[in-house]
Amino acid sequence: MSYITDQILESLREARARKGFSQRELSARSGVPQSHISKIESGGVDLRVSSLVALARVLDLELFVAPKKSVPAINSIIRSAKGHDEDGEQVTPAYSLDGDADE
Amino acid sequence: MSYITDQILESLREARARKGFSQRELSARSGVPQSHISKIESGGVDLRVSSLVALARVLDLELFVAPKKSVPAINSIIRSAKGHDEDGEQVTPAYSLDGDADE
DNA sequence: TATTTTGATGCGTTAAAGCATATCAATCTT
DNA sequence: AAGATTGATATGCTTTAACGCATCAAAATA
Repeated sequence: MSYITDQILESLREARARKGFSQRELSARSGVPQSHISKIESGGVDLRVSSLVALARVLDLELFVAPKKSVPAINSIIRSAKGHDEDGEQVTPAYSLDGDADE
Repeated sequence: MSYITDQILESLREARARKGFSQRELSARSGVPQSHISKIESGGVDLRVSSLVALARVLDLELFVAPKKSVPAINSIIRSAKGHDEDGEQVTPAYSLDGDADE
């Protein structure tokens, strides 16, 4: 099935959707090829950490490790952060951007 | 230099040290070859998520993706969890175990 | 010293990364 | 309506680097 954690995969998919990015746009911003993003979101890829970090960064997410015992507390924080639609999620529309990738 | 996040790399090194595992022992428990662990901790490897998850699991760590804005709160949780030396970190000694890896 | 245990290195294999292209669904255009 | 065009995701293929094996040298132990 999927090599990647469900929590992570879900977060990636959901964050991209919330930002209204297409795979191509996320690709342009992160430097990760669109073809990869497709494979990654399909779940059948054991991606490398650098790819994950690159995607996360663009999606305003951060990757980290935490002690198992503090997982519940962390989850509740994440959950509550989700509810608060604090500031706009929708970023600058789409426009034609291309080519460039790396930060 | 290192592809992996400093936070993650540090956590891995520190967790292994705290448990008193050698690279070989961590290898036996996680299924990740010792040679990899060496390369990973040296920091010059862009490892795959599955490897990271396997290592984290054995070290009682969990891999996460969280919204950037909730990072400070999460860090404070992790910090406080560290202080509480709740139960023993030092696990069952060493012994010779091998083979097994995946969950 | 010999032995054991540690972390590092070399190298072949395999799958991710990256490129181009295909497919598919809407929306214009004639 | 058919055909073209645009924007989305998926698929094939080549290249590259992680993986995993064996092996190594150094440090600790007896």
